Amino acid sequence: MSISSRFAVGIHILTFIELNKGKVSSSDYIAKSVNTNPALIRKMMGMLKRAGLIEVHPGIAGAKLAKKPSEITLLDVYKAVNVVRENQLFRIHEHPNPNCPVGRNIQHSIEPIFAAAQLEMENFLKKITLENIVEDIAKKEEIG
Amino acid sequence: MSISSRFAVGIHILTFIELNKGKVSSSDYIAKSVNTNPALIRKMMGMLKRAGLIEVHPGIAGAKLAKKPSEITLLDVYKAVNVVRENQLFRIHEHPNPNCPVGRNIQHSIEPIFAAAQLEMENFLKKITLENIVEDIAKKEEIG
DNA sequence: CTAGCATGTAATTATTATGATGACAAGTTT
DNA sequence: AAACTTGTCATCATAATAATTACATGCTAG
Repeated sequence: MSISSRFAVGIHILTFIELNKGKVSSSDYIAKSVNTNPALIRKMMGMLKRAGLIEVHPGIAGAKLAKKPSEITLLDVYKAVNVVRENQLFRIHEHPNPNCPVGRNIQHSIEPIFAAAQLEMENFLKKITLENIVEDIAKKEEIG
Repeated sequence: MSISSRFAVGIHILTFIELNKGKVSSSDYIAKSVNTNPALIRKMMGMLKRAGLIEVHPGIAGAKLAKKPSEITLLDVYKAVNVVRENQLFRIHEHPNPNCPVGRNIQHSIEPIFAAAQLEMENFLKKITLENIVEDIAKKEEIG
């Protein structure tokens, strides 16, 4: 139906860390900004950490980016938080009837199309970096 | 997570109807090809009908395409079966903290990006027609 | 060295979408 | 009238999401 808000939250977390570089970005502070539970943020920080996007350490408050914002694409975040299975944005019905010409071929006909459509979307996400988001928000704050 | 297989099933249904033009495509026959329940097929035929893609009539067995296969795009099917809400492929977390610079801006910063990414994918689907699928399967059947 | 915060992670829960299914009203054909 | 069909409703098991509680483990300041 819809791709989990983990993706949006992941972007939020990274943006928060970057825009609060001087201060300590603990799961508690981030949770307040996102307006959700600290445990959820910690779980997500774990994913971002495993993907090599941030540095966090048990017992030590706060997190920092492991790369420059310009080197973190939205695709990186998207993959880190695991919102869409590899090549599985579109689900295909299983076990169509092999005795039917349509049933025995439809999967193989559709699969490459679905994969290509997914790739179009993911390639777009690859072009946007965390820096773009951070700058956009900085600009909005100046004006506002 | 993943886009409902209704999309793939919708394509299956239309392909089945086209490749069985001479015969009667009742919900029972189609259900056997898809390997699912006839009631589900009828429900989906209702969606395809409302989208103007097929013609079905109560009491009369079978369905036929309302347009030429070359005039039915995968985007038409995708929209007909309602797998993704308009502009909502990506969900955004609600109620981020308005007292935080990130919280009060993140939604507006992310929305257009998500919309654009979704559009990339949908524009790709618009380029593929039912005719492409039908021909691909016909070709596979010749070889096989 | 210990009290007090952190992170890491497991378990639970309410909510929601999916997909399968059964039942049946209403329409059509023979 | 009998035997089909489509259209639609209600139900159900399953799976993912997002929120939450709880607690083990790690660090650090006093």
